[in-house]
Amino acid sequence: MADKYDCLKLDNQLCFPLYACSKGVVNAYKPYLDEIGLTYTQYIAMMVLWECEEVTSKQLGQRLLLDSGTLTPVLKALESKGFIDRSRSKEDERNLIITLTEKGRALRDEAVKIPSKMAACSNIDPQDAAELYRILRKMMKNF
Amino acid sequence: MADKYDCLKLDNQLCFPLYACSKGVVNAYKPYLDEIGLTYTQYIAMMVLWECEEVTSKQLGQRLLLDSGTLTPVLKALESKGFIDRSRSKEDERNLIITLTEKGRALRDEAVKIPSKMAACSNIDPQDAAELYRILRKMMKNF
DNA sequence: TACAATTAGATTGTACACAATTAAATTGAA
DNA sequence: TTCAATTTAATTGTGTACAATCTAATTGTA
Repeated sequence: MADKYDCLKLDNQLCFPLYACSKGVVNAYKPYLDEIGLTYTQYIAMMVLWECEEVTSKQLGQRLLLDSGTLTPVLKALESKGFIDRSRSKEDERNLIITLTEKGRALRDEAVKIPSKMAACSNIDPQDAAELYRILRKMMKNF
Repeated sequence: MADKYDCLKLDNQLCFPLYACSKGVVNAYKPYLDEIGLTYTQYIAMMVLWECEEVTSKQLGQRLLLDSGTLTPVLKALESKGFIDRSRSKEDERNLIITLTEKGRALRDEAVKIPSKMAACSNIDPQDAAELYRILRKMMKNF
C-alpha cells in the first residue's frame, strides 16, 4: 500500500495545515479588523505599540519577525491613517522611532473587543488551544 | 496586575505564534525548494498533481484553499518552468485542466528527498508534531 | 583622526493572498 | 428555445513577505 512517494502526499504534511490555519485565522480576523480600519499585520504592530508606547522600527521587526521591507510600508500605512508618528532618533539618526498618536491610543478601546469576538466565533476547544499555544511557542524558538 | 487590555498583549495571542510558525516553516523549506526551482505554493500545487496527474484549477483551489487570483499566476509560473500543461476542458470550456508534463513527473524524484531533509532540520518532537497535526486538522474543518 | 566595517531603514523586484470585477461558457426556468 | 442566473478563470488593485541592494549614520580600529 505504502509507496516511496507517500511522504509527498498533501495529507501527510504538517506544513500544510499550519499554512492553511494561519491564513484561516487571519481571514477570520478580517471582518473585525475592517471595522477599526486595520489589516492583520497592522493590528499586531499596534499591539506592540499599545504595550510599549514607543519602539524603534528595528525593535518592532524583532518582536514581529518582520524585516524593513515588510515593515516600512506597514508603518507608512499606519502613519497615513493617523495611528502612529514616525520620527528619527536624536541620538542615532539611523533609528526610526515609532510612537502612538492620541488616535492610535484611542483605537485600543475599540480593539479590546476583538479577542472575545474571535473567541466566540472560533470552535477550538480550550485544551487544544493551550496545547497548540505551547507547541507553537516551542517551535518558534527554533527560528 | 491584570488589566482590561491584557487580551491585546502579543504574548497572549494564539494567532501570532500560528502566523509566525507558518512563515518560519515556509522559510525553512526555501533552501530545499530553491534547489528544485519551486516556491512553497508551487510545491503544494505539485504535490496535488503528483497524486492526481490531472485536476482542474477549481479542484486544485479547493484542495489548497486558494482562489483563482492566487492560483492563476502560480499555474502560469509552473507552466513556464515546464512542469505542467494548462488546457481547457473539451466538455466544459470554462474548466482549466492541469496536467503534469514529463519534466513535472520527473521532478517528483527530486522532491521526494525534501520531507526527510525538513524533518532532520526541525527540532519538533514527534509527539508534539502528532498533536499539532491533530489540532490543526480539527481547526481546518471550521474554515 | 581617517576610514573600513557595521548598522538601520528604505527601495526594488518577485511572489503570493484575497476582494472585487470582468468575461466567457454553461445551465435552467419560463 | 431564449435569456437570466450561475459557474469558472482571468484580471485588477491592495497589502503583505522576503531577498538583495542601496544610502546614510555610526562605530571601531589602525
